[in-house]
Amino acid sequence: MSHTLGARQAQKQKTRQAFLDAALALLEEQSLSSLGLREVTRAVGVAPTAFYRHFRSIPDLGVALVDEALGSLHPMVRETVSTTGDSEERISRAVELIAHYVAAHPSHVRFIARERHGGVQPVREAIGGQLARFADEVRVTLAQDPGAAGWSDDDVLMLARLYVDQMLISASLFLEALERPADERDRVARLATRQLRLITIGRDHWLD
Amino acid sequence: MSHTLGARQAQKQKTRQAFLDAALALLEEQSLSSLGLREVTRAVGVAPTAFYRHFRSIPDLGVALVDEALGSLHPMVRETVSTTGDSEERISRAVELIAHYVAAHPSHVRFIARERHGGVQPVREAIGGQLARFADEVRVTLAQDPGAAGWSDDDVLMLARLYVDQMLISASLFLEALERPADERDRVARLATRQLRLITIGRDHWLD
DNA sequence: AATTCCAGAGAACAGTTGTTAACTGGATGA
DNA sequence: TCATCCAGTTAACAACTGTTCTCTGGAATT
Repeated sequence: MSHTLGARQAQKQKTRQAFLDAALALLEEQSLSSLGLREVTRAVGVAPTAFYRHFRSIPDLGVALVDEALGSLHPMVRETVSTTGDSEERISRAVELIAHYVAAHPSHVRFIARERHGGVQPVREAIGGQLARFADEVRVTLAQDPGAAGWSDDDVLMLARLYVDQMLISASLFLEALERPADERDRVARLATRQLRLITIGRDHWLD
Repeated sequence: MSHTLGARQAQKQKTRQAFLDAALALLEEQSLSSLGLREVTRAVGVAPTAFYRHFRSIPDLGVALVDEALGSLHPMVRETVSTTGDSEERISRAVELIAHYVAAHPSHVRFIARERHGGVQPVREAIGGQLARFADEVRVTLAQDPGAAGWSDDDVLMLARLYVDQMLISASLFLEALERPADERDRVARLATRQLRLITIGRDHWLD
């Protein structure tokens, strides 16, 4: 088992994290395809060549950022969508999860929204892969719900994708509302709630 | 009235269009915030300084591209969403509109998807403004529909935004499917159709 | 026919970029 | 204790960037 790392490895991970943090901060106001290697090392306070000790390239760093941003979110999503509670309760759980995550990690959310369709292929693919995982996790959870009786597998996945996409749209709206008066955030929360509610109503009558 | 332009103005507009075309082609594989002025002029085949005769800056060119990509789409959307035909008919009209537009102007669609959350503020704002216009146009059309009786204005706008966002998601999926076997495009079309159908079912039972 | 206008060219500027190679010095393991 | 390792440094490279000022030659105006 991996016990406590030597002082050597510990320092390396610390520097690596500094790279990720600095890059994320710089990406608040530009996109990954314009982020320079020297720009990042300058922000960290190390020599340009130190970069290569941690990442092969800027796209490589971007992929690491995708994991940092979305990797820890899977258990939270599974728990939030789980079948405990009625649908209205699950909707408000979901909206609150998004609101809190955006408030706690705004620059990660911005990064994902920006690079999902951004100019760097490996990063687009990493994000696409993570979102597909989310959709599949939601699909599995939905399939366990008694309301999914009589649904085709394909339709359950269709619904799961709809939910996931809706989450992302709401996250992006919360992000825009972050640097604005608090009542703006409430409006976004109410909008997101009603949209999820409408989708859920459509789900309830899908088999009519 | 603006009659036929002199040979002078005509040539200028031609060069301007060459800038827009070249930029759009370059933006297939990078994002606007990394697009260089010299890169564009090199692709057009003119001196770097010629750029300033047409645009103040690269973001300025980006805003022009937003208008080119979305400006002509408003009448089409209005016609497609209009209240003629039953809802199933309107859904297939909408899906076909998107499929055709993506097939006819793939790089414009890619540009919008990429820069909607991209690193260049004026361009983000221009896209946001156009999307808000679409949502409002859909809202007005929906409000005319008898099915909207008893709906609050806010809820109609909520639904309109849901439709517009859904259009964009579908457009992005069509784009990914473009360079793939034809049956992939059919799958996207069927997915988009079913998602719109589910939303419409939710709409029909909203007031229950 | 003479004058004004202006899209585009040309040259030069100080800064920036990614990548290479060879190095230093403290932690690591024998 | 001594040899090895390796995160980070230093120096140098050719190539590129946006922006300035000055100039040119054909179209537009008088």
